[in-house]
Amino acid sequence: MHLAREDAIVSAVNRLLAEKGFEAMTVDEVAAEVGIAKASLYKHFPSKEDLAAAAMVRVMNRARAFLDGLEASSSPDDPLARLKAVARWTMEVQLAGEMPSLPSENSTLRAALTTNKDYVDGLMDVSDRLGAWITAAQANGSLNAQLPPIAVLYTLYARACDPVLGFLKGSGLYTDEQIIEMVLITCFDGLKK
Amino acid sequence: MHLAREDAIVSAVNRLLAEKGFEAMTVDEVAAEVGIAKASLYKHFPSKEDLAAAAMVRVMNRARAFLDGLEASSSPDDPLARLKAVARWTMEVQLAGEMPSLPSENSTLRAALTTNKDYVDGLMDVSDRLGAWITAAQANGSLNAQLPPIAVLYTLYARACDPVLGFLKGSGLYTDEQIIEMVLITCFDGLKK
DNA sequence: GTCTATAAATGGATAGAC
DNA sequence: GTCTATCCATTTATAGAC
Repeated sequence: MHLAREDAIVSAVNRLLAEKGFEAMTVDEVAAEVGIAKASLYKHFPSKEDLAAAAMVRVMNRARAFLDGLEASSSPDDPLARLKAVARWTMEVQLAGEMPSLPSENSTLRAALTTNKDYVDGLMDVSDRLGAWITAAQANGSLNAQLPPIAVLYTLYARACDPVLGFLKGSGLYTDEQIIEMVLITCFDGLKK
Repeated sequence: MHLAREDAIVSAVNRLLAEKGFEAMTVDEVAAEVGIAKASLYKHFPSKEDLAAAAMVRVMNRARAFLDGLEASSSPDDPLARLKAVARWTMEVQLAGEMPSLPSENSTLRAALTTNKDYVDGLMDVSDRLGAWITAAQANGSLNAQLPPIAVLYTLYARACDPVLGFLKGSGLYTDEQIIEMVLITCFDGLKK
């Protein structure tokens, strides 16, 4: 079926983007992982950039769905808890090998993403919702109010692709859960005592 | 002169590694930036990996020289201040466009670096010295002693290439000094109030 | 829509003259 | 050691049969 096939393609792209990034990922690899011919890929997506953009949009939509669930299941009176839950979720996704590494500033993927309405709209939506929680958490005194909200927002985005998770995983000393706990502590409580 | 020329090559490689990473950097670009023919590059360095490794070694040596200066000019009684100074320095280097972005797990550069004695020795030296400061800071109660020292070490390494600096710089809202102050606060004091 | 085969371009590396 | 010219593998993308 058409949609199932496209979903398999996007899943493979998502995994490869997480593993090696856009530049190092080749369309041949994608085709091999999906188990179809490369020419068939191009019947579904017109370019490598569109292929990658589809994967980025899907991750963004997963994030939005997660925010939906949080809004439904958690109290608006504790915005800090929500922000922590989001940070935890992004780390779980990264440790599962499903968080695409972000493209460098001048990547062709960057240009494709900035003109992709689905992606830009999704990013705006996530930023708006997180931004509201950030200002709420600053207002109720649970989050450092001296930091500009945009600095907090960018910090959370950066933690989603923090290489420290991979470093610690590579050490083989800790479980995924222990790694997440440590990084959450450094993120929200800092390194200081 | 030979050494001056090689230094110019390594500087160009360093800048390009910081700007776009190892995979996206091409040897043609390096040659163009230095202003010599590509074949001439290969008289100095046998491969693209060796070219990049030379730049990584130079950055590592800059870091070691900075640690030397810190040991000479600061008090061993305040190891936390030393760690903060190191973090600040790495951020300054990054904002200056001189911090190479780290190669992905399975990059050919990774393999080249692990067999490069100069690089491995330099990394060991830096890790040992930072490790001593970390345990000292935990012992004197200024650093969270619940975090394993290796987690703190990796966190400091990760902050050296933290994309949040580029995000905030791209916003155009803050000076480099303000950006560094904010990221230092989030790193050592955390996001919480 | 899937395939095989191939085009077109790029990029790492080398030959050989000077 | 520098250059021009070239090799050769890889990679993005397409043609055209089924």
